Amino acid sequence: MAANIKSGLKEVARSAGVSIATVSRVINGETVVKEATRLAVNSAIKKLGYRPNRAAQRLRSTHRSRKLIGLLIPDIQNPYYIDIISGIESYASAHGATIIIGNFSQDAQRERIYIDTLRSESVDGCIVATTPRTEKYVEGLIRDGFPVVCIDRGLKNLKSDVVKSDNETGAFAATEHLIKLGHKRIAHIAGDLQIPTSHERIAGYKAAHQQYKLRVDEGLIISKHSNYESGVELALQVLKMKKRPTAIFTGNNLLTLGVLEVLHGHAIKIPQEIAMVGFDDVYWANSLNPAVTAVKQFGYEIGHQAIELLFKRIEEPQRPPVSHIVNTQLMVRKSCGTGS
Amino acid sequence: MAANIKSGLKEVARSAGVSIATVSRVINGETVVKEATRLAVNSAIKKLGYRPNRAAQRLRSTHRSRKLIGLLIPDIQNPYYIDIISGIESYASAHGATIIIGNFSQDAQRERIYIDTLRSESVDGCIVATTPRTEKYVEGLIRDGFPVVCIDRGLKNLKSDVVKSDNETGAFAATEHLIKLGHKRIAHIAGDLQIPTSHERIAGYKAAHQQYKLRVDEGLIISKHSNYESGVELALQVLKMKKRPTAIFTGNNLLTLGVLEVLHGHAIKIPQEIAMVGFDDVYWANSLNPAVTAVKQFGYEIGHQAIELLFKRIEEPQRPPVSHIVNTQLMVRKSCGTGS
DNA sequence: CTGAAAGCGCTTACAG
DNA sequence: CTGAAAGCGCTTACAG
Repeated sequence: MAANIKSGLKEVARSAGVSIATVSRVINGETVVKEATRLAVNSAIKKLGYRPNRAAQRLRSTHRSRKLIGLLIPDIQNPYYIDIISGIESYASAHGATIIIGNFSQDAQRERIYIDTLRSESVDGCIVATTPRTEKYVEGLIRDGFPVVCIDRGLKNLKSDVVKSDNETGAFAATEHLIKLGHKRIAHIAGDLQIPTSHERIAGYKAAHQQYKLRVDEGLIISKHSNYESGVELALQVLKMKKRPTAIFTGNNLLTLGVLEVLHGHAIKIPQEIAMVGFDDVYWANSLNPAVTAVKQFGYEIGHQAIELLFKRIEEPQRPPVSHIVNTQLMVRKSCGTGS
Repeated sequence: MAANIKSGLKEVARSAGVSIATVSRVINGETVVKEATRLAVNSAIKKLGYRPNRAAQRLRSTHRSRKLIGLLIPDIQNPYYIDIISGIESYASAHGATIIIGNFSQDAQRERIYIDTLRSESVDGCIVATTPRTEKYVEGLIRDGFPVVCIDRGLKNLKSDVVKSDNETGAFAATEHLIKLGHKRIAHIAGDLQIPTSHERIAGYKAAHQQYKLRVDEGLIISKHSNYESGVELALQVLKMKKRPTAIFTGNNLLTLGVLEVLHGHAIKIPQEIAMVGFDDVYWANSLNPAVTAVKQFGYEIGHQAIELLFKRIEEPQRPPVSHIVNTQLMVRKSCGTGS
């Protein structure tokens, strides 16, 4: 228990009266080792407070373990990604794995640099929410034998494991909810059009219109970036529309928050003057006033499934890639009113 | 630019017509190398797309570099810590450093395990927001020569660099604001009393009362944990008080959000029926309704300063420890009304 | 079932 | 200014 002065394999071996090879075998749980030997080694390990040097392990071992996992995250300020990270992290920590976090803040160059870093660190695998612009770097990672699981979207030229929400269905449900409440002019403040999920959500929005025989007014679909500032800017744009929409469907968390700032700032009553549904839920949705109706993505679950798939791939690199499409759930609260 | 099949020092050396020692020197920016040699090596590096193996570097080098930084964070779901992580991460990424994240979710055992992991990974240094219960493990880290910077609070038995907010002054300002608005019964929903910052904030709350000759009613200071659920639970408790307070001062982010859920749920008008100030600000404070008045901690700045101090300590391990006390700022918005 | 030895990809005295 | 060689702390065939 007491922290000890640097003790390595050598010290443990000496203390247990075996060779370092045997100690190594015990550490790696090889079953060949005789029970009595194993016990002796383990007690020496405990006695000396020995901790393997992971850099040395990583350098020497021939096959990947599950010790170091790299994360490539577009925006750590987005609560959705925090949920994902939480899901990954709790599973990782329960399995003794460590996480390297690469938050590239939607910056392609930083993303590239992080991919290089993950290589340099010899991570055992990565979980990435990549953007189309850096796709080929992620593909390179896979070609070079790194286990990779994609979040939010797959790759273009390569099959890979992917875990994502059913964006179209989620957006459909949100839009349908508004339509059933009688709304006919529903603005959609979409996320960055460079991001594929934005298009899937737009598709859901349109599909709902078609289903209910409502014409889609393309002028009602506006977008810029996927951040808070764009939410503010685009909400202002909605308010200036000649024929003001009676409802807004926002494409993500940050946009929702930005829109709320504008609506509250203009003292616009929600839902009486404008109803709202947002994509992405937050644990404090009830702290908003009114509590906002939202399409919940199960970020924690997505993260959890992603790392589970990653571990499986590390064990079995040739396993055929799978796609997990996680359902969303419409959380009906107060921002749309309570009935048609 | 194209990703290449594993190229190591050896390949670069061969391509540049020098020894691997020279290549290593170029990589490490040693100034002894002749200009012409350096150029040749660098072009070989670029040509082969060489990336140093960090595990090998870490294993071999005698002094700490700034490549791998460990983070010990109590709760990644708390926006304050996200800000801190952002500040650390952006600085790290700009300096080619990688970050290992250890989110222990307020769990002492997980914190201890993470500390061990950071040792195992041979991190170059750590930034830790530790709890009193695991203090001795962090102290062990320092004794064993790991550069450590503390956030939020220092250590008991050991001097170390520390970066933290001026909690007492911040809490004083929040309370004073309410008092000046005429409030005499101000409840304080404090964070977990095991956490020292909670006490500092309580002290500020009390100091403001004394300054303005108001008796402190200890029954008005309630606490449990520092999370959302406690915010909910304690707000309910406030509502049940025989003589209901006219204002609430919450001890952190999560508590604020929990309290808001309750107040909105009970349709209690803020600030007319109950005024509110929270410790900790969020970038979406204006998305709340009413926009909440809050004591802003400069989390991003704190993170930034912490990693800067850490890098300095790595360079100069014997430098005497310093404390950076970062000012807070009262962000006056709408949750207290607009004047006495 | 266990040990001696080679070697992972680097860095660093030590010579020259 | 540069190279040959030792070695960081491990893992892994290869013998036995």
